[in-house]
Amino acid sequence: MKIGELASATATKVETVRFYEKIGLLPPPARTSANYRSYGSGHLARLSFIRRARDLGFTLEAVRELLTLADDTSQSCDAVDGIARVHLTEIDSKIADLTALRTELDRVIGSCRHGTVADCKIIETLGPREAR
Amino acid sequence: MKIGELASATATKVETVRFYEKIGLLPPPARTSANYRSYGSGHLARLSFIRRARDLGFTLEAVRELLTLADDTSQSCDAVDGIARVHLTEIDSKIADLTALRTELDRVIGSCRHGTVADCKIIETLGPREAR
DNA sequence: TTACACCCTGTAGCAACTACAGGGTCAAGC
DNA sequence: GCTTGACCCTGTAGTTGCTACAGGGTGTAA
Repeated sequence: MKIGELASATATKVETVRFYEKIGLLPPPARTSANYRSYGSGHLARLSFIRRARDLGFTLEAVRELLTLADDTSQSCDAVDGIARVHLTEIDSKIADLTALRTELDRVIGSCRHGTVADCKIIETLGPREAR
Repeated sequence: MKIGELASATATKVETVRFYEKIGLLPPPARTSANYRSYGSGHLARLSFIRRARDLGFTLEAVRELLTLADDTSQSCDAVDGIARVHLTEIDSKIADLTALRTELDRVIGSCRHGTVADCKIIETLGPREAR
C-alpha cells in the first residue's frame, strides 16, 4: 500500500505519515523500484494506534512510550495504566483551568454596557490592577 | 524602570518582554546611555493589559486587536465585546472536547485488569478498529 | 503525448515563547 | 583599583506537532 492509501485509511495527512517516520514513531517501510514507500498491515496497525492515542490527547512522547510498552507483550500492564492515569489528571486540570477562565471571561463580558471604549468595562478589566 | 523591574512587576520573563517588543505589541522604550531599555508607566499599563488578556486565553493576535481598539477611546465598545464573545465560544468548545475525551479516557483506563501487556485492554483499545 | 494525480526530498513556517551564546555595564566589597 | 556577581544587550536556535511549499520524478489514461 502506498503512502496516500495508508494516510486516507487512517485519516492522516501524507506529510504527517512522513513526519512520524522521520521522528522514529513509524518504522521506515520497504520501497518500490520507483522509490515509493510500500506499507504492510503492521504499519497500518501501528499508525492506527498512534492516531487513536493522539486523538485521546497523548503527546507524541507518551505515544512513543506506549508503543515501546505495547511491543513487549509479556510485561505488566501497569506501566501503561500509569501513563494513562497521569494523562487523565492532566486533562482534569486543563478542564478545571478552562472552566475557571470561562467563568471569569463571562463575568468580564457581562460587564459590557455597549458604550464607547472610553467607558468599556472589558478594557478596564484588562488594565493594570491599580486602575480599578 | 529597567526591563527586569518591568518583568517582575508584571510576572513576565525578561525574554518575553523583549519578544513582545520585537513583534510590535509593546512599543520600543527609550534607552539609557548604556543602551539599557528604560520603561515608563505607560509601558507598565500596556504590558499588564497584555498579560491579563493572555491569562484569559486571548491569542496574541486578539490582544493586538484589543490594544488597537483600546487606543481609540471614542469608538464603540461592541467590537471589544465581539472579540471576547468569540473567545468565549472557543473556550466552551475546548471544554466540551476535553470533557468528551476525559470520559473516553476514563473508560479506557477502567478496562485495565492489571495483567500483562498481551491482555491489556488499554493497548487493545488503542489498536486498529477491526481488531476489536 | 500530454495531462494529471500521485510520489520523492528538503526546508521553512505556525504559536508563543524559552534558552542559550557571547558579549557589555554597574554597584558593592576587599 | 580590581574583582565578583547581578544585571543588561543582540541574535539565533529550540520547543510541539504538524503543515506547506519548492522543485523535482513516476504512473496511467485518453
